[in-house]
Amino acid sequence: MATGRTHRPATRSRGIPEATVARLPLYLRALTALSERSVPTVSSEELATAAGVNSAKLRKDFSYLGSYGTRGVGYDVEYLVYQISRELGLTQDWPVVIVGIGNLGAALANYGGFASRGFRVAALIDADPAMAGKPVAGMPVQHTDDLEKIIEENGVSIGVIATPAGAAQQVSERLIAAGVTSILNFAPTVLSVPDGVDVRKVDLSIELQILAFHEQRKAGEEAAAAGTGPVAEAAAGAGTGTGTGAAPAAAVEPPAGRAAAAAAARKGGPEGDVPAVMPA
Amino acid sequence: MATGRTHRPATRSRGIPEATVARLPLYLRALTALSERSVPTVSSEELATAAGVNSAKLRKDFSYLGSYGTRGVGYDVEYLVYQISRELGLTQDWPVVIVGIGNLGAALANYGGFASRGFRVAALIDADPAMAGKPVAGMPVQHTDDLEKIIEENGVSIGVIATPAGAAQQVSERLIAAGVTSILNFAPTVLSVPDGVDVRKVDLSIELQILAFHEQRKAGEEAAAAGTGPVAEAAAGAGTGTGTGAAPAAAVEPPAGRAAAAAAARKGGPEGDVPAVMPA
DNA sequence: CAATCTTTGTGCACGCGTTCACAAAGACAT
DNA sequence: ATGTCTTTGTGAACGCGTGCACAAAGATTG
Repeated sequence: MATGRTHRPATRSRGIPEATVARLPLYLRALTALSERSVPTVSSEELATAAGVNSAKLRKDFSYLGSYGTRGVGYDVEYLVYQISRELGLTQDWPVVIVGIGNLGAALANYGGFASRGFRVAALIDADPAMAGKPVAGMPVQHTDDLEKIIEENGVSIGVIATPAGAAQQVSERLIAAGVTSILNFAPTVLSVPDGVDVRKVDLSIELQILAFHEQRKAGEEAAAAGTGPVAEAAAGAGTGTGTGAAPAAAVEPPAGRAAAAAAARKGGPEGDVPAVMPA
Repeated sequence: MATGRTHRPATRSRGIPEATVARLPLYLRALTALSERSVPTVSSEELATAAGVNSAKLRKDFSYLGSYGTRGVGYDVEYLVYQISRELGLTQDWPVVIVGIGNLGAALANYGGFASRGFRVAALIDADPAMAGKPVAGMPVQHTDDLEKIIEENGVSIGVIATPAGAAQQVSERLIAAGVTSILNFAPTVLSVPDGVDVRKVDLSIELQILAFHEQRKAGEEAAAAGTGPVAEAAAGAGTGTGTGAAPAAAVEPPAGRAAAAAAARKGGPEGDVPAVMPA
């Protein structure tokens, strides 16, 4: 899950739990696929499988929206697509601006998944004067100076920040001052925003780090299950302060990246008394 | 939150709660910033603010790792950076492959946040023969035919999928068969993978949809607070089945009605066959 | 029309995650 | 050395989310 909630104390928005809201787009995607195959109805079981969730959870989620199913039959695909779209607010047009047209910003500008969901890229904005006027995704990049004007003229309420981390806070402040009340933040920074503004963040590096954690754990378990070898011994020796935590870390040693991994493992050796130098 | 967990029933990985693991990278980022400013120690309060979380939560998170703080003083920045890095497995080298070098894949390849966290892009892979050999981020794109060979030779255990939705499942199967056990999926599809394989997904469109939901809600509340106008009237009139849910949603609903709205929802192009550019 | 079968909608219990609040621990001043 | 002050680490309570299991509802069949 590349998503990260931010602020908003999971406040149950008018009865619909946050967790349910987060799954609605998932259901919608599965339903749209069914709709395209002209499937008239689905059971909660089928749809749940397609969306990758539990069927009981799905039924409970739908129960928050109302009773749109027919017992003994299932759900009408078209009708459900409509209901969820309406609930999510996708039956209206949402103009968005993308600020920071680097590699990622350009990729977002070219992304087809926005338009198909009611989102319209109203403008691309970048601080680099050299970018101004250059076409990206068939649309001229505009300069940051005009940010406020663009927001107001297009009635933009959703902004996407794809700038470097250093610029993100300032950009968010300008966006908010100009009227934006929802921000999707790709910059690796915590944005501080006033109440009433929603921020969701996507941090690619964080997702990878979470995967690395589990990967390391898996490797550690494998090593442990493989019986006692020199590796396991080393792990046991290192485990002093952290208790359970120490073992997997030392036992990781993947069959890959031999030299590099060995060097890394060596540096992390004895519990805690290492310079602890971490590149940013 | 662009992330979505997948599978893995929130199994508390060796004592450390999933929720805590997901926040460790956040703390690490904040700590790294402090480290660069040569700040020697931080209190839980300061660090929590920098990471955008509650200080009690932060302390509890750290308590799962061990007792690394000093009462009355706080935490030693360098030492904590090291401990968290070690816990996350970032003290070793993680070779990753990126499959699908469209706009997003290229953006990921150029993304600096990987290398700085112990992740090394070992190869870029694309199915388009025309892409083969073309340099992206100073690295030649390789053809899908060599996928298995690349995975094995580099000991890759983490794969990033940035292909169109239609290709994602097949790509994941090949990655897994070749030895990959963790996947970061940017394609807008539910991947079905065997036990023991971790999948995390990032769906840009889903994030925007969640923002739209809250945005709509805010607009609805405003309208309601603004007193009764033609809008509020229409909302009241349209509110039939959803109960409380109907009001805000109906306020933005076009006069079109059921058929048109359903058609609009349908318009979203074929789910899977995105222009081979950017999944989501 | 009655019996059967399918599938929804939900009451309930359980577990994870969050937050509060405070005692224990250590630094620092006197 | 003693006292004060700061900040950690955590026990306990609470709330949200999940999953089970089943009654109710409706379709379908004879």
